[in-house]
Amino acid sequence: MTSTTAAPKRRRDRAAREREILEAAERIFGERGYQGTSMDDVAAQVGVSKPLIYQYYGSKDGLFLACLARLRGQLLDTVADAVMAAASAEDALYAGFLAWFRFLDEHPQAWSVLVDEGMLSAGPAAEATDEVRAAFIELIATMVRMNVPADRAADDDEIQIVAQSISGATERLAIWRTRSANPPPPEKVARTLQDLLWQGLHTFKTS
Amino acid sequence: MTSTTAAPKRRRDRAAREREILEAAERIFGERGYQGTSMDDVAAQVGVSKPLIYQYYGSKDGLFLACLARLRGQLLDTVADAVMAAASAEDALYAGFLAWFRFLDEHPQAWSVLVDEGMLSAGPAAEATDEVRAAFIELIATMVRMNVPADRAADDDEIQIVAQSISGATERLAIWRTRSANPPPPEKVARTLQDLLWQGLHTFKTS
DNA sequence: GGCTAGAACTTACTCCCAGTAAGTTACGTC
DNA sequence: GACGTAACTTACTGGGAGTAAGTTCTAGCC
Repeated sequence: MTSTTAAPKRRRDRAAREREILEAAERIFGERGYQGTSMDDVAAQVGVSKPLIYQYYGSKDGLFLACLARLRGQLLDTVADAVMAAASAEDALYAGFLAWFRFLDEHPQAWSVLVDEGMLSAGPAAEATDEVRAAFIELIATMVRMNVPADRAADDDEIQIVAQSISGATERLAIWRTRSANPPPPEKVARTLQDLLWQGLHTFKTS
Repeated sequence: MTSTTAAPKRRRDRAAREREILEAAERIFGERGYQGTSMDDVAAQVGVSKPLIYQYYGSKDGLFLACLARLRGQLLDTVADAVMAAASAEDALYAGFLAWFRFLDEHPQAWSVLVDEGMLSAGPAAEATDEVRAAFIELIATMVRMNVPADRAADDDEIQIVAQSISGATERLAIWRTRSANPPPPEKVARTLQDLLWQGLHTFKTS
């Protein structure tokens, strides 16, 4: 009786199924958060049984991390491109922020997943998460080094402090914007943030 | 057979029991995180049955929030005191940061609980969490207004952006420091952060 | 076409933990 | 001593993560 209309849900090869599962998971995690999503939900959405997902992704954390890694990769690429394309160091700062906030505006469900990473502060998943974040910090640190005048040899601690600060600031701003009724546009946020930081980076103390 | 040594675990009045439960919960949440802690664990630690905790705190989130609120209150008071005691606006910024990082050094398990708040991004607990955070943002916003020159009427969006940025930066720095093998001392972090932000706040763009 | 190997997939569980209903015991008060 | 109530417990339900063991489709060979 599955003859007439509905696609009979044939078997598919592993790669295709994995992709299908990943897309469903991204959507559902994005809508309901990590806690609010059960593996049965995802399985039902894909039209597949739960153990299959376990076979492919190992655990709920594994599935979530797969979503996370993909989205974070996209975001990182977007921001890195914008930074690299900028003409000056000052412009790179603004362009990076702008790309960040625009991406999150355009992929709201992606951001929900990314924010939920706090969920994984315990467990083996935390390491993988930190790796991806470290890539961001590194990008920011590179920008910071571009901004700090050459005659001033900032020590590594200071670079780290600044990079961590910027990472934290952009993350919280992103969260704030999604929760805000009518948040200021990406351009304004990027501009304000750049104004706040540029002077400090530029005229970094020479003690 | 409970006669000789062990205290027979008499009944206690509600207030005392609540305090006892809260202290145990803070410790265990701090050690194992939200996910890693079960209500049975807490109950066993206190030497009491699980339903009693439910009677007093309503839910696991409720218990966690009670820990959170208390710790956050302490932290907020500490920072606010330092800010208010400062002689100048510039000094207030540094003093506030310093108080923040010092408190977290001195109460490491407290910070584990505070960081885990990300855990509560879903559910009714999120609102209560946001309220406490809002108090911080408000404190920072006040400081920001102190720092922005009077002739420059910064609009509310800009104040918010700056306050959110600072809040995010300090939170991420705190997380980074706890995970770092040998993090720079509070004084250095506070100093660097102040250097980064002071110029930007001070010479805020006049467009 | 028929046969077979292995990949894709499912049924039917277990265990753990948040949360609860209903009952029991200690303690202050008259 | 008896009564009322607050402190507390036993013994459960429900739901979701994770799994053992089995079943069906399909590609590739003869």
